[in-house]
Amino acid sequence: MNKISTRAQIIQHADQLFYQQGFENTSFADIAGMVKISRGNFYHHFKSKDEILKAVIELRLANTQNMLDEWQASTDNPTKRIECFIKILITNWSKIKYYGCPVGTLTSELAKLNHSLQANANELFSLFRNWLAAQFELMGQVKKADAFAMHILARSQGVATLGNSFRDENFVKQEVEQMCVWLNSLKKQQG
Amino acid sequence: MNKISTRAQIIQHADQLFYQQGFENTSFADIAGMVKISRGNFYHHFKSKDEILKAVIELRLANTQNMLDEWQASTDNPTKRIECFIKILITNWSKIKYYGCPVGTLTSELAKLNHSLQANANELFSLFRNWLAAQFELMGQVKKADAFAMHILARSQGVATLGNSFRDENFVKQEVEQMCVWLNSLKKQQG
DNA sequence: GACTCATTAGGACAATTGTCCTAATTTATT
DNA sequence: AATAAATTAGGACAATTGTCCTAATGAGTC
Repeated sequence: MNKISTRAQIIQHADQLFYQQGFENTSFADIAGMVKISRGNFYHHFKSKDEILKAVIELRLANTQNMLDEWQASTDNPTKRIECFIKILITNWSKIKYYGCPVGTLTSELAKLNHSLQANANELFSLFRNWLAAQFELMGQVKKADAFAMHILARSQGVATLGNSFRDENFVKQEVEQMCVWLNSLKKQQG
Repeated sequence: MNKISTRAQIIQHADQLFYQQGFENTSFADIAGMVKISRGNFYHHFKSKDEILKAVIELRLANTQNMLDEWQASTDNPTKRIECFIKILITNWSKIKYYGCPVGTLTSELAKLNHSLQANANELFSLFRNWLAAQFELMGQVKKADAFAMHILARSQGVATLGNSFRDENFVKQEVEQMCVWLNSLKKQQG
């Protein structure tokens, strides 16, 4: 049987809804409506809404890790790998346009809620951060690797937020281009 | 009498609460508790929660404009003016650390709510954008003025988001320093 | 076919939400 | 002091929230 388990379906749809509507603004009723189960059935799979969020974050962590692994396998060139990261702004533009960055908007929301799972959500950022830093190290930028990783992460984040607000694809493309220029200028600097 | 009107108090406290807890997550009860009035009293001053949000955005627009005017008056040097903007990340760090950027987090939240006041909130970004562009023009960067304005806006935004997530003041300071370096390199380029 | 366990539906529950109404009180005007 | 207007408190209202309980249904095993 290829049927996806109810639990997996809940997580999947919650993931989507948390991204599109925000965590606090998504109710059990919303998720139940998507999965097409009764509201009472939830508590057989999850003890609380926070547990669903926890599972959603874990799903995102796994999906992110998979994406990073794919980029890792796609080429031996660390510069090209980092370009893969930068270009998700364009790849995922149709969603970012309306809902922003899934990582940044979640961590920001949880910060305001002072939610107990803030640290879990931040792990999503750390995953990118550490992977990017590893690539910069491979580029020979050992000392500045982490600072460069944070730099690229921050710029991408800002472009996602502004892109979302102004819904301006050209702006996103320009900034992506500039980030790639900056990245490649590093390569030349150190031969 | 120096007593602030109830209406003004509501707006003031709502402004603060919307920033610290988010708009959706702030209830009438929360605001009423701060202003110390009964919940029923609200509807004499505002017809709905959205009207409060509208007033809060207007307050923020006015406050932002005042800040820009002060920067404008503080020096004739457009580069130094832009530095004032960049450095609010440090000036307001104690708040950004916990609640992020008041503009970016609001526009992101309203985008997810698909709220009717999205455009009003975006005006806050536009205020900065246009002011920054005007400064870049004064620096002689007429053609790239708007793109540079968006660039600085985006980088600041990203630094605020990442700074908020990782609560890392040194990272913020470094990025601010780099933005200033970038800014001053522009000046030299064109004499 | 009988039995066990997992899954599900449906609804109860108290708390909270934004909204609205009415009556009391304060303030201002004459 | 008398009157009108602005402001306030308190609570009603239906709807929705996350949580939890119980009974029915399902599937799989012996």
